[in-house]
Amino acid sequence: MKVNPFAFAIFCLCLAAMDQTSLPDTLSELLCFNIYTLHRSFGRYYQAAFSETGLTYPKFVILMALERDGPMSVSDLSNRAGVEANTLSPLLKKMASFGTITRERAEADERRVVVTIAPFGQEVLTRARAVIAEGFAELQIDAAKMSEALTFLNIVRGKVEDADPPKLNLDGLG
Amino acid sequence: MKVNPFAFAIFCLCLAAMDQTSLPDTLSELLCFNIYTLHRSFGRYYQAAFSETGLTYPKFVILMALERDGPMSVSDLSNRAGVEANTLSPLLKKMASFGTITRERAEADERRVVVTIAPFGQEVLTRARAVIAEGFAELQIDAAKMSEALTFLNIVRGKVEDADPPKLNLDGLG
DNA sequence: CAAAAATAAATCGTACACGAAGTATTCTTA
DNA sequence: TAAGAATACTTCGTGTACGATTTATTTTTG
Repeated sequence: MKVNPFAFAIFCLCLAAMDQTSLPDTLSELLCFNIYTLHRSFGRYYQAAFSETGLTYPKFVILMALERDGPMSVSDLSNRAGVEANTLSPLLKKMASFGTITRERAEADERRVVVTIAPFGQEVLTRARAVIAEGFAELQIDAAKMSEALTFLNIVRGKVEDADPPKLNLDGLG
Repeated sequence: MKVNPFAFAIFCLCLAAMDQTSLPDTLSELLCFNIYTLHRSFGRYYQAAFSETGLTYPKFVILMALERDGPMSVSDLSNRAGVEANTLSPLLKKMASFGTITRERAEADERRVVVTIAPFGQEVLTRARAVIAEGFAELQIDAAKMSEALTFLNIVRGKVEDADPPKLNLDGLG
C-alpha cells in the first residue's frame, strides 16, 4: 500500500493538534495557534511562580540580559530581549523604583539611558533562576526533542520576521 | 573519539539559540524565551497582515472557532480558544458592534450568552484565511519538522498547565 | 557653522490577557 | 421551598505589547 506523503503530513499535523484545544483546520494556522496557546500557558506558570514578589517574566528577561551582558542602553536591551523600546521604558521605570535596576543618562551621549542591574536585582535574579530551574526539572522535558524544536522554531521566527505578509483587504464586503 | 551526550545536548541547545537574540544561559529558560519571542513575531506578522481592517489574531481565532463548531456560549469559546472568559467579554462586544458576530442571551438559561458568526464575519474569515494561507506558503516551512515540533510543544504545554510551580520567595533580601 | 537628517527615549492610544471581585441566574439541599 | 452553593458572564485593576508621535540630543551636510 502506497501512502500519499502530503496526506500523511496532514495526518501527522492533525495528530499533533488533537490533544489540545484545537481550532484551526488549516495547516498554516496550527503552528501559530500552538505558539499562541503555549505562550499563555508559560505566562500563567511564571505568574504563579512569581506572584506576590512583583517579578514578572518580562522583568526576569531584562534582569537576565543585564546580568549576562552588563550595563547597556534601552535600545540595546530592546534588541536583546526582542521587545520594543517603548514597551521597555515604563517597565524599566517600575523596576528602578523597585530597586532591581538603576537608570542613568550617559555622559558621552545625553540621549542614551544606561541601565544597570542593582545588587538587589542580582539577588532576586539568583533566586528566581533557581526556582525556575527547579520547576523546569520537574517537567521532565526531553532534551533532544527540545533541541530539535528550538532549532526549528528559530528558523520559523527568522522567516516570519523577514516576511512581508500579504495584506487583508475587506473592500466590497458587508 | 567519544562524545559526552550531555555536553552534546547543551551544544545543540546553544546552536539552536545562537541565531536569535539569545539571552538565557540556562536550559530551562531557552524554550520559554523562544516561545515568548516567536509569539511576538507572529503578533507583528498578523498585525501587518490585518492592519487597517480592525481584525486581530485573537479575533481571527474566535471567528475560526465559531465557523468550525457553530454558535456557542462565551465559556465554550473560552475553552476552545484557550482564553479566559473575562478576556473574551470585551472582545466579543467589539466584534458584535463591528458586525462579525452576534450575541444573544440563551432562552433556556438566561445566564448564558450565545455567540454566532454573522454572514459578514464569514466573509471576513474567508478572506483572512486565504491571506494567511498565502503568506504561510511563502514561508516554506518544513511540514515534517513542523509536525514534530507541534507534537513536542503540545506535550510541553500539557506539562506546564498541569504543573504546580515552586514559588519564588524574596524574604531576607535587599 | 546652521539647517536638516538621524538617533534615543518617552509618551500616547489601542489591544490583549489574567486574577479577583461583582452580578445575575439556576441548581441544591436542608 | 427558601437559603446557600454553583454557574455564566461582566467589570475592574494591573501588566505587557506595539505602532505612531513627540521631545531632546547628536550627527550630517549644504
